Amino acid sequence: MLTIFRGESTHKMDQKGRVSIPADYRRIIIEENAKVGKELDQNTLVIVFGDNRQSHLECYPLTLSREIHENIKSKFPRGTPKREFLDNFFETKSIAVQIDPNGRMLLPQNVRTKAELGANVCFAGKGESFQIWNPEKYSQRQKELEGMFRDDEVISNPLVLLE
Amino acid sequence: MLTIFRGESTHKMDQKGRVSIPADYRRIIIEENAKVGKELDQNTLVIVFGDNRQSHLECYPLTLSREIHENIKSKFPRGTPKREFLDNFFETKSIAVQIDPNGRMLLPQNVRTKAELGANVCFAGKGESFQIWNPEKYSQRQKELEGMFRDDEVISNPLVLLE
DNA sequence: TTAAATTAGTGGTATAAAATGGTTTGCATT
DNA sequence: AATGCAAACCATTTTATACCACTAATTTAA
Repeated sequence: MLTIFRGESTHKMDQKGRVSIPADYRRIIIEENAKVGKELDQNTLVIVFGDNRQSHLECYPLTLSREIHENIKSKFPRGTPKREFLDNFFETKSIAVQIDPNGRMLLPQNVRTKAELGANVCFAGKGESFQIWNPEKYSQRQKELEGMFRDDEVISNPLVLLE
Repeated sequence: MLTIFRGESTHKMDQKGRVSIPADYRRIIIEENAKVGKELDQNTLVIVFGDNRQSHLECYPLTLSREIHENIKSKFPRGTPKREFLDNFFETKSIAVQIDPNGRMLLPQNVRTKAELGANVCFAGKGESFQIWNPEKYSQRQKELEGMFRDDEVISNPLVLLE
């Protein structure tokens, strides 16, 4: 099975911070988690809200979050600046949340505030992870992305970038 | 399993020095301690307050505190300067505290004074350990961390640091 | 190709757990 | 006996989780 997060969609978030996770994302998360976790962790996903350079949430299954964690531990000794920076970004500025029986997750207040989320949120599949955005911020970001590589060359099809 | 301390939160500390430990941290501590300790030690955590170069508390389950201890013993013979320094930092300047039935711990006066803790304290998950901060000091530190690696290169996503 | 069944998304309420404040008890030390 | 502190106990508020219900869309089966 291709465990690739795809597509974009908009969901409601209620006043308590509950949001439905797109059903196909849920399936991927659970399938990925089965590779690594215990029974208890099957419904877990990790959300990195990061620092002020990012205005969206980055969401991972446990496999990828663990890969990042192991990477940090093995490459940067405790106490070094990069280690502290990365631990802070990926661990302090993150949370683990559960998928509830209805397929929703609960975003805590501080995370909602940080990502400026209101009644509607956008999901965007990014292959091995997916993102959650404030709708306006998401449109802005899309415009930025569309503007990229315009000047380098005339791109009629982005596949040329793969050459 | 997800024995990774994540996230940041603020808790109240009362006049006696009692602080609730975030529930997910408690679960991790107890699970980790089960790997090594006796029944009696299950609710124990180690708090390193260190010397005056650090203004926060570093908190470990018994597994990590033991790992650090073994490391010091095996690498540095008794009587050497490094051994004395490390013993002092990690053992003299530390305490072991218990998690009470309500999920709180009691921070002794000298530790509170050392870390400049008042009515509110910040918790910050750091993967294999977590930290406790005076809120103002914590904000300062966050600013420092966010400023790091800005100049090295344009980092839109800290994941590039893992390359 | 229509009717029934399932799944996805959403809203509300009830329950359990977490955080915290206060009081009391026990045990040392003076 | 009086003091200081830590441990245990109890109560309240807040927050997270579980549970149930409804609608719309999609799939399955007759």
